[in-house]
Amino acid sequence: MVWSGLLWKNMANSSTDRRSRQPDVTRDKLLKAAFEEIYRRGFQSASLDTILAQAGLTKGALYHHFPDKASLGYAVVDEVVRGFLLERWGVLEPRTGDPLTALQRVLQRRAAGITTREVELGCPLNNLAQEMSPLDQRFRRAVAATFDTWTGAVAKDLERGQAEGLVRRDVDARKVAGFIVAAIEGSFGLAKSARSAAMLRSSLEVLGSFLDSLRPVQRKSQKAPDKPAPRKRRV
Amino acid sequence: MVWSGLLWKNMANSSTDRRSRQPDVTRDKLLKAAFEEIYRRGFQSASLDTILAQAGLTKGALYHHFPDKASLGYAVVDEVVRGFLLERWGVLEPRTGDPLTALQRVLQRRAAGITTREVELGCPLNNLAQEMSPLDQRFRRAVAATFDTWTGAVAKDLERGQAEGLVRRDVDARKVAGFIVAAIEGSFGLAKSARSAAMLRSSLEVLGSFLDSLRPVQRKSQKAPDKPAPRKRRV
DNA sequence: ACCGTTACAGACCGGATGGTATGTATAGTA
DNA sequence: TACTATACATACCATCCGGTCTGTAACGGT
Repeated sequence: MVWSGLLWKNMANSSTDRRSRQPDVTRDKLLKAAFEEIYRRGFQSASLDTILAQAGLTKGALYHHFPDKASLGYAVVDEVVRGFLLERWGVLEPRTGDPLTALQRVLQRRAAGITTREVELGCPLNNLAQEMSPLDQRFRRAVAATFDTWTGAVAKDLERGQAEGLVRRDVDARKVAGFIVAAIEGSFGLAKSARSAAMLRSSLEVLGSFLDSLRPVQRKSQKAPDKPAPRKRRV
Repeated sequence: MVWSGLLWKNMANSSTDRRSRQPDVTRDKLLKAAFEEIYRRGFQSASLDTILAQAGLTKGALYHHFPDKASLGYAVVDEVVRGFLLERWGVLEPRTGDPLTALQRVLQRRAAGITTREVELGCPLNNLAQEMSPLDQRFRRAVAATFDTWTGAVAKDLERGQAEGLVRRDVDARKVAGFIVAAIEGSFGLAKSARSAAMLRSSLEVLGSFLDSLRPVQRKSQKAPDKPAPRKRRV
């Protein structure tokens, strides 16, 4: 049986098929496998041989797509971890309505959907931040850029909330945004050390109550706002 | 010139003196050098040769005092990092008076005394927690035990504050204590990634204002407490 | 059909690393 | 003083790891 090249090009052939070559698919395999290994062992201890074995590829493929191990790591941050994180924390979602309530919903959603794997391995971005920041400037910048995107989005939300009277105006939105992200990452970090999903949930819960403290105070002799009064939640 | 063994035993001889042997001093040198190298590069990437070179010792000394690299790491956590951290965060200090104000003072003291090195390298305990928790159970337990000591002390403070009417009684002291420590570590982590002492200070500042929100609410028609009313601080 | 380029496979290499084996001087003890 | 255990120093080893080099089959253009 003879297959024309044109037909092959349009086929979504299986990964076990060695007869055709798809550079972008190969690259994706490398990135996925590298992310896994880095997530598990850290970047420095991540073994290229392990990555290649899991990807079903060899050194030739790796060093065709990336000049060295570090560049593979940068690509993992930019093309895998970044999207992973921003998606998971709702940064990419449309932002409307009460930002504090929206943030609390995201926290609750994440607290509810925590996996054992996530508790044990922590946040992949934070892992890389702590390991690589002092050792590699490009790594640090790539990681910090993602954190900036995240905190920037939260800050924007808070500022919008302030403009709409949903957030106290006497708070510095950017400082608070940085604190919120720091508290989230810290909560994951402590929970990872304790190997406790319960600790993670309780910390995120306290963070949620902190968000309530950012709501405007109810003035006595004043018209009630369109939003219901902030419920006092047990911290 | 002849020295008696007794005299030698009671002398604090200099580190350059090779004629006498002091096992505990040697062990301390190993621990100090190991802490430095681990703090800079992480445990897995810490080189024993580098540690020994900095300590002015050799493999023989190392493997006489420790069975393997991992055990050296455990000892560093238990005998160096733990004390370092508990001292730096005032866990070992006598605990009296208003716990929230005391905590805020510690935060301010740490925020004011931050060094460039600390911003770049972060918290040594948190570094080890993030790197080693998934890889080595003994490491994880040693680190988690120190975090527990810390959060436990904070929780005790908060509970005492609650008993004395200085802290709101509707908060879960242990959950809040965990959150506080998590927020501190997260703040150091984010600042390390951003390489920004300013970010660290602002995050700790927001944390300080969060502590204010834990103070009891002032009832209108009631006698004022002996402590001054909580000042509303700009978050 | 031919040919240059692309996309890998696979063998190989130098260096670094954790760990071991052995040697040796010192300290304690009888 | 003689002996034994301690406290190291030094040379050495096996392994792993990042990276290179070469070979080769598939693809695209002419």
